[in-house]
Amino acid sequence: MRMGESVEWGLHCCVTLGWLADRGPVSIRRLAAWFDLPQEYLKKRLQPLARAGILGSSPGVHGGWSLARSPDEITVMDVVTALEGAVEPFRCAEIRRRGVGARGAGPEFDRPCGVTTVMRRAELAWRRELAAHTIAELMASPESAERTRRNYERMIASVVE
Amino acid sequence: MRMGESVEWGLHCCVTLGWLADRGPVSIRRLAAWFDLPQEYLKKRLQPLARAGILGSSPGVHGGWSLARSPDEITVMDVVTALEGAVEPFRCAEIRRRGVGARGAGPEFDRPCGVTTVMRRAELAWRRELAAHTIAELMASPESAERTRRNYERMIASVVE
DNA sequence: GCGTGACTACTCGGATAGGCTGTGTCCGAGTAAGTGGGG
DNA sequence: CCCCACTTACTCGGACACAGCCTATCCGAGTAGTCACGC
Repeated sequence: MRMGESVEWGLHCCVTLGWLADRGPVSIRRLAAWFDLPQEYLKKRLQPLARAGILGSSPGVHGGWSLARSPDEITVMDVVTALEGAVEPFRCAEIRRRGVGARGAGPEFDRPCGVTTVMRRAELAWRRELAAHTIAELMASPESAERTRRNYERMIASVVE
Repeated sequence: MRMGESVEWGLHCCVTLGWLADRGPVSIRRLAAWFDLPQEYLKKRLQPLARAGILGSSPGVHGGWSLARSPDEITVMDVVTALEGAVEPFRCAEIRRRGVGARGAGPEFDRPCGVTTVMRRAELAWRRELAAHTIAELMASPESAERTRRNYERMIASVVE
């Protein structure tokens, strides 16, 4: 059980775009070079973030990607949900209702089974933790922000890449 | 992101085997019929539980599966870990160290990045919740236990199946 | 009565196959800014 | 001087290929009870 690698991509892209917000939109080409990621696939994975209203993209010659709302209004949960869909680590197939064991079922089948309940609670704890942290918090490293801006200038300056 | 279906199987099997503990071991054939599951595959998925010391299996004509320790000493986390391996929903690929963005990296790369930290905390909350509940708790439904024992008797009595 | 061997009903572990999902690539279409030529 | 067409650098969305994991099945080997046979 593991979530896709693109969740890490999405979060780091959000943080970086937050740091570079005043530089205008960042093209997918530069973003891919920034993290050394496959450009075409990264583009594909950012699109759901745009649909979710987290990132915005503008076409045209000076177009690119940027945050669509304030970093403190984007939770980590938002990004995960946008990228992984309606996350449900444990999906109950209700096997208790099947086979011989289900015969003579009482009203207990109207309530969710204990297994499901425990899994749901764990899932909720996980979700709550993710919803408690925002992109703004992840941006809170002055050195990293500074270095990012410096590197970005250098990247733009160099004709190659 | 989703965990395998066999986690549900494993947990329900543990609970049922707990209820039927005084009936001796239950053969994989009966267990599969109980939940209407594919017998061969269920067998394969129970084996890791045996290796983890959660279930025990005895060969021979009256052999079968049973709990290897007391139900209140088996946490839901134990079962999940045994079936899914060392669970790590979020695996950090350290993309921040790659590409142009990593140039001029300071000592901040010695510490795990913010993204990883948040994901780890969420993961921990999830794990803690799973570790807080045992098979014994899941067994705590007298009606279900009673119905299970009745159905099991009937199942043994009927020659077919 | 008792030992021995065959039979039966189980488990264990490896080999193999199909399907789904995440990863990755490619291509045509659309859009906005810059550029250059003609009125 | 201004308008329009062209080029350029982007994004959008769909189609497609590949790999890894989960699900599922099959088979040979091992083990423990049971049973019958012969001494």
